[in-house]
Amino acid sequence: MIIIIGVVTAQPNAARALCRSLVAWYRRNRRDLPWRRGRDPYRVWVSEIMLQQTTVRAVVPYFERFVRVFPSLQALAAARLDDVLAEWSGLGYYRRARHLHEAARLIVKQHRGRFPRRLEEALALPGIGRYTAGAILSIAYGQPLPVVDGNVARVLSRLCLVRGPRSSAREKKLWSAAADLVAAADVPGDLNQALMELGATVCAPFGPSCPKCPLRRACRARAAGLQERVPSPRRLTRPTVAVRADVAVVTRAGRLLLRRRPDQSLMHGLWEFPTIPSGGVDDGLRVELRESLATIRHSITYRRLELRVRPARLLSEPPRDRYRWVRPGDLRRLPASSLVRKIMTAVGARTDRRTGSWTFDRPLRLC
DNA sequence: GAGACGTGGAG
DNA sequence: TCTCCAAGTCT
Repeated sequence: MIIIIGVVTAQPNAARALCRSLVAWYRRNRRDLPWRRGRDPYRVWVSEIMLQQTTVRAVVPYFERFVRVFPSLQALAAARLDDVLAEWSGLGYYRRARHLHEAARLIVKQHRGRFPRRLEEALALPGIGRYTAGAILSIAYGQPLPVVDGNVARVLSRLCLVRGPRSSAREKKLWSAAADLVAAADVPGDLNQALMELGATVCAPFGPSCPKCPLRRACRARAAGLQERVPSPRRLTRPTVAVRADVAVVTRAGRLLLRRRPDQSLMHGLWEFPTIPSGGVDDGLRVELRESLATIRHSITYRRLELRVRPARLLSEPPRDRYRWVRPGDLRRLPASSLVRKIMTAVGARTDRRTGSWTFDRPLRLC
């Protein structure tokens, strides 16, 4: 039994032993993920940004496509923002893609195209906070910097029995514990990944598999029988709001009419099918009405967004700066939210899983 | 420090 | 159906 005091341990040898068993477990049990092949800082960086608040399962295909289209930091910096957003389409939190692109250009300008090694320089880049900086610098460069994400927070809360609701004091303890551990590791990047992997696969939020855990003998929560109750659940999320929107699918010569979302709106700059107010005109999509759009607000899941897709015809030509006609096959080259994919599916289009390109089995004749 | 920011899957 | 979440950052 290792005595855990305060943060991790007052005994450096015990901390080293803990690290060794954890990393050994990691090397035996880690999942084979595309960003774990090699330590290219660029690939580590892209993966860390994509994985923010996003499941591994969702990220894998996006990561593979993204690094195929933008194989290097230089390629990313040279790309147009719209092309970067297009590869991000459907992943959500599009600000991440904007930040990633902006940071790539800054790195080319200020760091000769190499991801910076100094913590302060990494933190100065847009989209990179304390967690992401620590992850990249430890995994790619082997620096002994701590990381605390949702997984690590859960593991350390249990290991060190850090109780209570989210607070700055609790955060401080967790970061301190993570720092103690990574300082005792032979390979900091592996230790950090081991903590995350453990949280993702063994030290689960509900029903942790304690018998499989390499830290089970040191875990204070388990010793106290509190592993199910630590950490305390986060506060209730905001209730969702049901929104109804009618979507106009306008076609001409086999092309679809898309509209670019305005600045300062959710998902600004992304392309979508025009929406029209529920109960709006039935005789076609009037250009005069296009400003009166249903707003898709955050915390509304699309399951609760009732979509009524209907054919519409244009009574006048829409302005070119914000509308365009797109061939279904070219849709994937435009930045669009997941809503576009849902609507395409609703009108009978199919997507090639690998290329992301859309086709219609039958000619598209909606109006 | 609370709230904004997307999405799809699990239970 | 509904709630909660999954490798956070920025304001």
